[in-house]
Parts: sequence; structure tokens; C-alpha cells
Amino acid sequence: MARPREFDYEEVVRAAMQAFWARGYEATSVNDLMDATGLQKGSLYKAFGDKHSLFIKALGAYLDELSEHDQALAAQDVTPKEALQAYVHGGIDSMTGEGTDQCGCFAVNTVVELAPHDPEVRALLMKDYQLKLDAMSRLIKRGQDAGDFRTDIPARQLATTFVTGMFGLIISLKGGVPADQAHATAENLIQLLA
Amino acid sequence: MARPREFDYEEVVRAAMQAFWARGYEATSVNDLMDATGLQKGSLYKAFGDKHSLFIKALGAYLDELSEHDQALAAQDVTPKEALQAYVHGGIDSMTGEGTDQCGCFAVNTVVELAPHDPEVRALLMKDYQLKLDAMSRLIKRGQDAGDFRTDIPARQLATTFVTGMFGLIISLKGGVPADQAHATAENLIQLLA
DNA sequence: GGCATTCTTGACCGATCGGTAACGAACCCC
DNA sequence: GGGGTTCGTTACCGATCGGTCAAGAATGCC
Repeated sequence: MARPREFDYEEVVRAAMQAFWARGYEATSVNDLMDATGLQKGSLYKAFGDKHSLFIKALGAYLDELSEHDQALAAQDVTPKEALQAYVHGGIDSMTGEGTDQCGCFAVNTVVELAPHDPEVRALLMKDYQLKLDAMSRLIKRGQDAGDFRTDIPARQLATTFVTGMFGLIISLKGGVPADQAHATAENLIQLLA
Repeated sequence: MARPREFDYEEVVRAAMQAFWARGYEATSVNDLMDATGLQKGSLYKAFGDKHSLFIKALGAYLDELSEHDQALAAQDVTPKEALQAYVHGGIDSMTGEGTDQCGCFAVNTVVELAPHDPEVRALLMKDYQLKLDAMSRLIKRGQDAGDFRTDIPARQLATTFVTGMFGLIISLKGGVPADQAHATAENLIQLLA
């Protein structure tokens, strides 16, 4: 009963996500978002309200993908240790491939830029963090049961430490540490779980 | 033979550092810097050239302090393991104390916000990273010699992994992880070196 | 006490910021 | 096919951005 929108909502959210991911919240202007999405200013504001709301949508979409990826950790047909290796090395590869341009992890970037001063963002990130920890704990517990990982430290604590290490890897890559060193550190992190 | 400046240069750099530290580069306006330093706009630009140069000065001052702190690691009259514990737990305390307001680590913040697109900043950070790795490697090597740390992994690799873990801790704290959990993870990280 | 020099102050600059509103276009329903 | 409603376009808004500049104030030298 009214004019239909001419763009794909999810597609625009993904385009905005890429823009925020590459440059951060403050450094991404509404003009940048217009370029990235192909939408005019009015359409953006009509569809999303304001810049911050669009950012929340973009971050949410990213975290959903991330969470989906984390949940898939348990469903793999390999040993927990192999799953962990594939997970972390794959993550490093995805951050150092051609054209990724040191974007790092959108969630980690946002933790640094916005989490301290933005409760809504912090809540989203914290929830994802807990989910990630849950998934990782389950995986490591399985690894312990299989005899691949040490059992003198509780699975959840091992998971926390391991996830913390991954955060550090992400920061290191962003700072310019070469991919091969990151892979070595990742392997070392896994080794410390054994 | 000319009018002397009325402010303490280093003091102003430190004030600017606090401002950039708390809010980041983009989000700190020149007006914020005027408030933080007490200087008028003209004086700031006369003394430092532009915002970016002032940032570089502020970051340099921070990294110098950081590096000094790292070098002091070796000079302590305690075992390497104890030194490491004091270092990391003290670091966590300094980030979670009253009034620190989730500022985190200025260097890590800057890695995320500027390193990918600012070669000058990246070079400063990378140099500090190497120095930190050197200091940590020496300490861990001593710990290996003393029998406190495992020797199946080279000291420098242990140091890299440990420093990576500390980066992750910094991110976690910034994201809102409670201090006691950070302390537990820190202790766990040290335990993994043994 | 001039004079040269540097510092401080505050007004000012164009550009860009995020955000709004008016208007024509496109659609469905009746 | 007219009417109601939403969408897309674009001109425009005040505020703020980083940065400049001219004029006055404070100094050491002569």
C-alpha cells in the first residue's frame, strides 16, 4: 500500500558493517556510509534512525555471524584439539589475507573504541563474550575427556585463558606482527593447554 | 631575549596524553585538549604544530614510561616468577583502580585505532613491542635457568605468548571483565609457563 | 627606555560533522 | 485511475571540526 524500498536491508547492514569495521565508529562519517551502502542520506536515516542505531545493527550482525561460527565449533567431526587449531589458524588467515587491510576483529575494535562509554554496545559484546566462553569451555571439556588437554585446571578457566590469548593475537596482528609469528604463538597457546 | 612560555612542556604533554588515553585520537577534539592542558588553541599549535604531532608526543611519552617500567623488570630483587606476578597483577590493578574509568592501555588503544593507517604510530608501537619482548624474554630465560619455567619451549616464544596473553587481558578489562577474573586468568597464564 | 623576539589570547576561517525536511516518485488499494 | 502512504533525492541546518592569524603582552639586549 506504499512504495517498497529499493535496497536489501541486510545487504546495507553488511555494507555499513564493513565500513565501521575498517575505520571505527568515529572515523566513519555518514558520507562514508552513503558511499559504502550506495544509499542517500535521507534513506539511511529513514531506515535506521541515526548513525548509532545503524552501528548497533551492524555490530549485531557481526556478532551473530561470530556466534554462529563459535557454535559450529562443537559440531565438527574432528578432535577438540584439531577443531581448536582449525579455529584459531583460520581466524588468523582471515585477518591476514589479501585485501583485509589490518581490519582485525570488529568486536575487539569496538571493545576498545566504544565499550567503556557505551552501555548498549558493552552489553552486546559481553553477551557474545559469554557465549564464546561457553562454546570454548564445552570444546575444551571434551578435549580433557579425550585426554588431549590437561585436567589440573578447570575447563572454563582454560577456555578463559585461551580466549584471552586469542584477543591478544588479534591485537598483535592489528599492530603489525607478521602472520607466521601469530601462527606460532597460536600453536604455542594450544600447546599450553595440553 | 623573548617572552618565555608560561607552561611546563612535559606537563602539557602528559595532560594531552591523559585526554587521548581516555577518549582516543578522533574523539578527542582540540577543544578537549585545551581543557585538559589549560592552554589556548594558539599556544597549543605554536608549541606542537598540529593535533597529530601532539598525539605523537603524547604517545611517545607514554611508551617511554612503559619501556622504563619494562626495563625495571630485570632489576628486581625477586625471582623471575615473582617479578612476573607483580608485573601483571600490578598492571591489572592499575587499570581497575578508582577513577581509571576503563581507559585501559594507551598503547593498545592506539594499536586498534591508528596503527593500521598511521605508519609513524605503528613504528613507535612496534619498537616498544620489541623492547617489551626483549625484556620479557630475558626475564623468562632467567626463570628457566632457575627451574621455575618450562624449558621445552624457547624463552622468546614463551615471552611472546605471555605478552600476547597480557594484551588479551587488557582487552578483556576494557570490555568489562571483572578484576578478579582478570587476576585469575593472569595467574593461569603464569602457571602455563611452568 | 626603546627594540627585537617570542608567547598568549581570541576572533575567525572553510570544511565537514550528524541530522532534518520538503518534495517528487513509486507503489497498493479501492 | 485517484488517494493514501512510504521511499528516494537533495538542499539545507546549526554545531563543531582542525587550523590560522593579527594584535597585545612579556621578556632580554642594547
